Amino acid sequence: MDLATARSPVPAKRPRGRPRKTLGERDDGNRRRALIVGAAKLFRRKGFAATSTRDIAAAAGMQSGSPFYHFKSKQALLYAVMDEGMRSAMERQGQALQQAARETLDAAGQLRVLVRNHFEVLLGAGSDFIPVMLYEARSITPRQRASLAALQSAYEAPWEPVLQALRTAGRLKAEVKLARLLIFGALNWSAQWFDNRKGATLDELTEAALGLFIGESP
Amino acid sequence: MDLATARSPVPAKRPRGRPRKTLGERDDGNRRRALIVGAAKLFRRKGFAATSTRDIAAAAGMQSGSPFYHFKSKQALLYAVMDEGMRSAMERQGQALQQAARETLDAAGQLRVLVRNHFEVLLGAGSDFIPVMLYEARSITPRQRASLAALQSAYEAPWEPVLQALRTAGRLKAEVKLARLLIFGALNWSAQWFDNRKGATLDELTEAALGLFIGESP
DNA sequence: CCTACCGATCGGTAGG
DNA sequence: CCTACCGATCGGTAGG
Repeated sequence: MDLATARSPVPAKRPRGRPRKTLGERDDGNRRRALIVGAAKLFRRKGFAATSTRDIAAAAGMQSGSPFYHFKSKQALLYAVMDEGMRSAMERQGQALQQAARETLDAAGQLRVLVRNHFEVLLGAGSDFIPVMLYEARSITPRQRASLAALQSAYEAPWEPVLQALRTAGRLKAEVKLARLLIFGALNWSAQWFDNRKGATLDELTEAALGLFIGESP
Repeated sequence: MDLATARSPVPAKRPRGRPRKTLGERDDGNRRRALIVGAAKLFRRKGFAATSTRDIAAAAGMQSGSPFYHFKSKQALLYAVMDEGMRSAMERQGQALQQAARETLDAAGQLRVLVRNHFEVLLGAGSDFIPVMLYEARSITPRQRASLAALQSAYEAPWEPVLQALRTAGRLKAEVKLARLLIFGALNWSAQWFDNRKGATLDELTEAALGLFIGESP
């Protein structure tokens, strides 16, 4: 019989660790979320391999072993960042497309919406998730990579008919498949050089891209 | 007086370590070069932080401490890879431009030469150097980064008048500065998805890019 | 260039 | 979630 049992007449079932806030507001989710957000920022700035789990713990105000209470490995944390990033990007894109549908835009207008939203996802405030997903893909397992590839396909799916329509209309002067790869390259690379504090705005960037790809001027 | 001195009547001056090949052919340069080539391959596949100096030593057939005979640090080795990559790319580009000058191409033809050469540098056989330079920039010091930025500026310089001419001629429908950034993005990103063993050839890629950027068909 | 080694750091775990 | 810890690995060095 140990001390705890001896002192307490209450049967058992007392939760371990720090007590939970009794009224909803699950602190649990907040802590897990803090790890994901902190990890995303660090992974983006220093890269996955150069970021220690101790760095991540500190960013979330935890001790060095604590991230492993929420994630079974450093890699699982990376995957969580990427997965959340992709789901959030798809959510945003879905809403942008719904808005566009109400305005019955032509193909060029639809491409503008897609490009603008992609820049937002990539370069907007607090968006480290997608850059991490784009630049740290080699650090996850093939299985994880396959899962994310499925999400990416779903994300890119709405672009296909738009590019196809522009190609048919003679506005896009390159094979659709290669054009899509080159276009995403042009957009994704902006995460390397874009600086929020100086230079062009996202609107200007969008217009430059539309001009470059399909000769569309605002 | 130690054993070596006691045994040898020869004054001193005997070189340490493995004897050099007496007739030119400095083995030295070969070993150093083997380290650079092996490091480039590993840095590209696994990333700088995830590559150990032991991996690199093994790739060059050396023991774990030996890379530090040739380079003072792992970071110095990374910088050597990047620096050599940039110089080689500039050399290639210079020759491509000389060839183009003999043919008196128009601006579109000059852009084709530049794009084609860039794909070659990026995706051609044994070209790990430039991808490493593009994707591992955060792992070098600010001073090293500044040196490489100067080389990059020199590399990009010949593109400027070509793009400017196309802009003036109404072939390029985006501001030159942003267009350049977007174009390099489209090209550079190909290092992420291009597969030599399947899909398009570098020629097809070049034509797709020319079509996309300035509506030029072969 | 090899041998032998060092101090530091890292991902992860047991137990509470 | 913290405390205390472990085994492995890593960049780098002294001396030859």
